[in-house]
Amino acid sequence: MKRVTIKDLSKFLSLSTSTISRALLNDKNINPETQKRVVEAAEKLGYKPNSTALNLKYGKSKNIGLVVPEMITPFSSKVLRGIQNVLDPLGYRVIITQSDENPLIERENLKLLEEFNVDGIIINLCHESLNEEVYKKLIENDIPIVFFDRIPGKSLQASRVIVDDQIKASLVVEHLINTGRKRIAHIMGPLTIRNVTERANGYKRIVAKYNLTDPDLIVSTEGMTFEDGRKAVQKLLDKNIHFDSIFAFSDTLAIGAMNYLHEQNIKIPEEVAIASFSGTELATIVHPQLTTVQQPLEKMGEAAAQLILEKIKDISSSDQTIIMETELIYRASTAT
Amino acid sequence: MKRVTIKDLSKFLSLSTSTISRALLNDKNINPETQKRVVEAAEKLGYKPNSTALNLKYGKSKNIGLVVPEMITPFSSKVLRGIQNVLDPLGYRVIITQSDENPLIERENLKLLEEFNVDGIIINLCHESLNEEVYKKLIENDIPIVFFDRIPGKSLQASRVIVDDQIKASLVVEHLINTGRKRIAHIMGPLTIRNVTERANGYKRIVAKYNLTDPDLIVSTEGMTFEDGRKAVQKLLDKNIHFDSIFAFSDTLAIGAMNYLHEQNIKIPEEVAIASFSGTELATIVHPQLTTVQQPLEKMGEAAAQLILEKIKDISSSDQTIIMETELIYRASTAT
DNA sequence: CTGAAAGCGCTAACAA
DNA sequence: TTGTTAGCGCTTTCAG
Repeated sequence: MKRVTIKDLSKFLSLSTSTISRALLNDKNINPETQKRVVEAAEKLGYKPNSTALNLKYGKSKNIGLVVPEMITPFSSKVLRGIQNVLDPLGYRVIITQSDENPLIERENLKLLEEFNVDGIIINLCHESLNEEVYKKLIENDIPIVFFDRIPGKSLQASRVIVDDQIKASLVVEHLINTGRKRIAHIMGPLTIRNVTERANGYKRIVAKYNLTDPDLIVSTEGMTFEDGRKAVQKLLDKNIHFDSIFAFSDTLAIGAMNYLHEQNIKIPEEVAIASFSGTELATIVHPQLTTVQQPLEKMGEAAAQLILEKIKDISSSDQTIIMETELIYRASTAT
Repeated sequence: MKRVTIKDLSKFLSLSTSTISRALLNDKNINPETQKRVVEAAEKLGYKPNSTALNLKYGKSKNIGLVVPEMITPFSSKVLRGIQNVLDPLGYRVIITQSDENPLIERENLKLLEEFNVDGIIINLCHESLNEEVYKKLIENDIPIVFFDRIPGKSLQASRVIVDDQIKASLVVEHLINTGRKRIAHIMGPLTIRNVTERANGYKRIVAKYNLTDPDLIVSTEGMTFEDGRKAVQKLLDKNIHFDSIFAFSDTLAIGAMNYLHEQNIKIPEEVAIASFSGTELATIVHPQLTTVQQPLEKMGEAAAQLILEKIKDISSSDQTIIMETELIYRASTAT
């Protein structure tokens, strides 16, 4: 069964294709009678507009690319949901690619998306600076690009969606202190990720304020996996560095750490309290449930989609940075 | 900066567009000299083929739709990875939609994908039968559709990718018995999902074989969330039904159950062993780690992609059902 | 109010 | 070996 086109309708009704088109588009220059006939015939024959033809006509692909570091945690899927909330009703398709935290794959993905003629790209970086020229070239080629969560350095001209990393990291650490913790370790991610520094700064500010600073308590990880979180606490333990609580950069790192603590029969939160940043479902499926900074992921996706739409409409519209509010959720992992 | 087209190249080199086209396509009827000039000019001016034009030309959208129940667990993203392994190099784009385990949303997604002119659809159902006519209509309209994991009833003519559900469910239960468990509970998902029955049958077969049958030990859940898993054990406990182990339909259900057991201070695996089916990373991030049947998710995605490609190439090619091998992974949750 | 024709970018007969 | 032309499905001037 071949697809029904406007031409088929035109033959069927002995009308020109332009009349059919006008009828279907609710053009004013059309006899209501004719319009009705066309619409009915379209319905009857099962006519569906061919979006490809339209895209060619208007020089758009109506594809938006999304690049994320991973989809193992629900983080990206939540953001995707937000993006689709905005973009689906407008007829945009979202093409998803995963970079696996690997800048080389990210680069490939970007290339792929460019070949796919996407009208814009929404991206969560896996490395702050390594592909900077690639982003620049994209922007030069008038392909709008919006960064969210893990963004590039300030020199890059583009819109961004982020959260109040530093402030909320401070609050988490302050919360740990308020519950009586004095030796607060920080598991930070790799330094090639921007927020890592932001959240670490929040941490440092507060421990300094309370005179609890100890550089030994900060462990940087190689990557962002559960395994990296494990290794981080293991390192602390192996080095015999005493700590009574942990603030981890992400849920993933925190959970990896928790698992190692469990295996060592270290009680959470009695012996070691633990808190993190992200706020995905993951925080609620471990035991004890994880205190974490909840990011409005779906809203972030919506905001990013909105920003990309603005850029698509007018490529020279000014860049915006949207900072979203997060919420600190207290759970059993830091209970007293 | 406007996109460079074949026309621009033709003007630039004073050649016809067809010559340009031929050069770019490595046609045999072309002077190597000319070819070289064209390729160089294309490079220099930054020519990129316009896929939309090609799609229109060939009557394809080169879009494949993917419909999954959720992306909270890594299940679907793993499958997606497999699909993309096959489809990306061929220039296909994958459009992802989530049905949230809601047949109505699934229906909307399908409608959306049809409007998007996808060349084919790969789908993991959220309800065995509710949207059957929709799938049928899609097939009638010559839109190839491949089902994986949760498939529809046999009456539907389409290719499928599944796993050896019943056999492996049996093995899990047998494993529990071998480790000395006698009161094995089964948390099954909603009966509207096909594999639920399959895995339950595997369970029933084995408990019957060992004379351990007790209908009270089977709990069906309303949905597939962590919460549903929680509620299931809670029900058993509230009813004072004694059990020393659990076989859960999925990792999600199992983890929900684990959490409730933890809260009730019931030791895993000492008091209650627990095993499940799925084999995502989720099984390894809880404590104790979960014994589970690992499905070759990436491979399943690849297989599904392959099947859809066959159908795209030849819509009348015969339907296939691929049954993939799974692997039972023993972990601490069922240790003795 | 309706029709004819051009054009979006590209390929593929058909001519030359 | 290269050029001319038609056409994929649709919208949109421009005529009528």
